Order: sequence, then structure tokens, then C-alpha cells
Amino acid sequence: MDDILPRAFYNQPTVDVARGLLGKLLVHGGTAGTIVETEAYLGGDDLASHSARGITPRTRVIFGPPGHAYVYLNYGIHECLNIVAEQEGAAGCVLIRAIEPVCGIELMRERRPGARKDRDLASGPGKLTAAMGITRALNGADVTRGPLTVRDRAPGRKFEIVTTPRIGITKCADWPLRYLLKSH
DNA sequence: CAATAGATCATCT
DNA sequence: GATGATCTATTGC
Repeated sequence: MDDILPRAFYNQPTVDVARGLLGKLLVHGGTAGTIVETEAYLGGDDLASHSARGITPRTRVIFGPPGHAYVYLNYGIHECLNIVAEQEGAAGCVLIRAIEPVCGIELMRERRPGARKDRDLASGPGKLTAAMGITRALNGADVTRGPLTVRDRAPGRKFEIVTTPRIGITKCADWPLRYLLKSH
């Protein structure tokens, strides 16, 4: 299928990429899910972003070319999936906060023994990576070509997007950079 | 049902 | 040695 989003899609302002990713299909490891919640992390003045302090061995991916995955481990137990936006040399990435399982739900249940209900399978940054089998091995992977891809599920259809302050962070938490589908 | 504490490790100072 | 873009289990009404 050639409905994989082209690299040009990611080569634009982080905020536009974050909104554009909503309603898209995230595919990996025999599972797939609709992206229903994202969060934008800028560079420079955005102190909440890992890239705020400049390039480090960990954050170099964020400054690299767009359309790549940035996966990191936080709190020692959970991994979070980001997709790099902006052109090469500029910092900017989109955190995928939640998806709605579409394919491979049985597989997700296996990978998440603790989840009682289907809606909890991937309703959080750490949960969706666990459910879809995403690990740091995918850090730097090309999202337009590789084991991890993002596709356009319903071309032409418009979704109603809600904007709210970011959550789960200790700095700049009130910046309105969190986006989610209204249906949620 | 709401609030709180604990788990656990890569990365940076 | 401190910190963190989280999740889950447990406790208390």
C-alpha cells in the first residue's frame, strides 16, 4: 500500500504535524491503531522538551531529518514513541500519547497482561509502546520506510480536533500543544 | 471513586 | 547522584 505518509508531511512545523497525525494509522509488529492523541514538543524555548538543552547523544535524532522515530525510556520502565518533525537541523517532535487498537488486538492483550479492558490497551504513551511492541531498537527508524509506519486511513475525511494544555510534565505544562480527537 | 506511593534505569550534571 | 514527556496497585472514604 502506498498510503504511507510521505516525508514531506513531516517536513513542516511541529504543531501542524501533531494535528495532522490525528486519525492516522500507526502500524508496527503485527498490530495497528488509530492515533487519537498527540502532543507537540518544540525546541528552543520549550523547556519541557528533551531537546531544550541542545543536542546530546540521546536527542540528536530530534535534530535530524523528519520522518524518523524517537523512542526513549523514561521512569526506568516505560518507553515513549515520538516522531521527528521539522527540517534537519531544527528540533521538533510529536509524542504519540494514545491510539485506538484496530488490528492485532489479540497480540496486544498478550503483550499487556495487566490490561483488563480493551480501551486500556494503548491509552497512554507507555501503554501503546508496550501493546505494539515498540522498543528503543526502533530509535532513529525511518517511519516512511521500515517496520514502523504511519498511514493515511481515511483520506479526505475530517476529524474534529480538540486542543488542551499538555499533561504529565513539570515545565511549560500549560502550553496548549496537546491534541486529541473529540470523539474520545 | 479519588488520592497516593512505588517501581526502576538511561541520561545528564 | 538526581531526575523524569508514566503506569499500576493499594489504600482510604
